[in-house]
Amino acid sequence: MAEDLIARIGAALAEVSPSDRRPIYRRLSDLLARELRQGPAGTRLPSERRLARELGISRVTVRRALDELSAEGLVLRRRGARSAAAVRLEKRLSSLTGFSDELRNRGMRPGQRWLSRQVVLPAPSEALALDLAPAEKIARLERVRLADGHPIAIERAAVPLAYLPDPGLVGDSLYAILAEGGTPPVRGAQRIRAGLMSGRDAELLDSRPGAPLLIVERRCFLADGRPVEFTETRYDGESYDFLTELQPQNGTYQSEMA
Amino acid sequence: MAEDLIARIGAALAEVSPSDRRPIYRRLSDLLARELRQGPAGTRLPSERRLARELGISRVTVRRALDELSAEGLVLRRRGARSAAAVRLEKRLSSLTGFSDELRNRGMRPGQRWLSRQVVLPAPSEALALDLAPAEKIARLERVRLADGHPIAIERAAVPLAYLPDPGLVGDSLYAILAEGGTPPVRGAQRIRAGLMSGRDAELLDSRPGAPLLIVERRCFLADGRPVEFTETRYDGESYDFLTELQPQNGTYQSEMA
DNA sequence: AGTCCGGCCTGGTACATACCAGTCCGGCCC
DNA sequence: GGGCCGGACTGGTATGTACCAGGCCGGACT
Repeated sequence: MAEDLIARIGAALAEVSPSDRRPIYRRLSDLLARELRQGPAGTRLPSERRLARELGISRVTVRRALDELSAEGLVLRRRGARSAAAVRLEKRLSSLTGFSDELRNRGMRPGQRWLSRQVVLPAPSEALALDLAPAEKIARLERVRLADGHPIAIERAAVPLAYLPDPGLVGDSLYAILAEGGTPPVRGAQRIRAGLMSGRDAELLDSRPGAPLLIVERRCFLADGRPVEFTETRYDGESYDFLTELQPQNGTYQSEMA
Repeated sequence: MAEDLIARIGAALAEVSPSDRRPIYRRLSDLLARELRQGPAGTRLPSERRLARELGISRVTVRRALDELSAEGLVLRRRGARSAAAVRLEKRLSSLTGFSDELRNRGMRPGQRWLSRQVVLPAPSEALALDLAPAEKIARLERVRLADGHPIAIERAAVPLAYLPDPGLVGDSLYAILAEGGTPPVRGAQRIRAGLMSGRDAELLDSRPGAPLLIVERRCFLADGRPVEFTETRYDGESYDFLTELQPQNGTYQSEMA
């Protein structure tokens, strides 16, 4: 068991490509993550000292890799006992994978249908969210998100024109365009609430007025704190949900039931 | 500025109480967190080397503290430039504060009304979620959560009897009881979806049938992976929402719009 | 005044060492 | 067989050092 794992990881570490800029600890944590995902929960890892010795790296570097895995919830660590594969949990809501990747993870085919991509005056909520000067225009992108050809969400994104002068340029990914323009979002915040479908919602989502909605408002920021995007997404509540994991904090479990 | 900050932190580190079991890095990160929360976003911290020198600790320890702050989204770090206070974001959904604390943060008074606390046979979903043997009973706790005296959520928790032999013992906090019994949950997962109120929901929540609900299912685990709790909470969708932040990962921003 | 470059400062990675707190397991005793 | 204890092993904390990649700022030059 442990011999096989160490041999596989050692071989993978030894044949790293020159274009791979990941530090050792990142490479090790990625390799260990793959192993952990393929094995049963509860599997014990080799000790830190053994990994360090047999892989020819420092124990501190091994610990750094395990710190990453622990932060991602993939290992459970306890002083005096070897680290073990954690019970496997779903992806964290706070680090949502791309919408398309998320659907693929669920075995579905992603798609989209553009409703509009235009330069407009902002709605009051958009102006407020984006800290806009009076009469400042925005790029607004509206589309229906599909899963296996079925509509599951209506998405409306607003971006200041300074960052997206031509909304027509956006293909699949707004973020790719923003990154190319040198203004990648680095942080964001979301509000999740429940609502009921309007007539328009129902029409676009092939549902009925009054059906449940999950409404997500998202605001994203540049590295210097300026808001770069404000998006509202209305998910068909009968077709979609969010999964998230709960992390211990400061050795104490924080919970709704405190 | 930096002199004041270093003096305050140095003084606080020097007068630590013997009962304080936190390691140095944790103490430093807690102290820095408090400073960062009280100052404007964008404020620059002293360099790692200066903090280490003037506080009389190792730079590696300083880095460890800053790693924690970075993971919590309180600082932005960039090679070659001093770390800065990040734009302040709301609490992470993945580390929900206690329900009561959350309400207090919103300036509301928390409360509750017990519907039942009893030993029962589990519903199929509960049996599945808790990996129960056939005919194994559970403790089930059902209550309405109040904010300023108004009902906002219906909560139904199921716990295997092995961990909670007497549900009547639960006052405000199920988790406190579990911790006292030596079986504290250390991890969990949640599913968030939208729904519509039933007649019973509407009656308990002073609303109307068909009104929107935010439904949260939570499953929590012991350190060894055994499930210890399965809870469904039905929030009045017109009174409550979730706030969450988005984190960069691996230097690349993950997003729904990828 | 504007631009460029070099030096210094900054954060990031990796290594090594020492020591402490906790866990596990085998051996011994009842 | 069961319980206890000690030793070996484990993870956790803290320190120090070396070096690299990137950013900032002041001085020189145009």
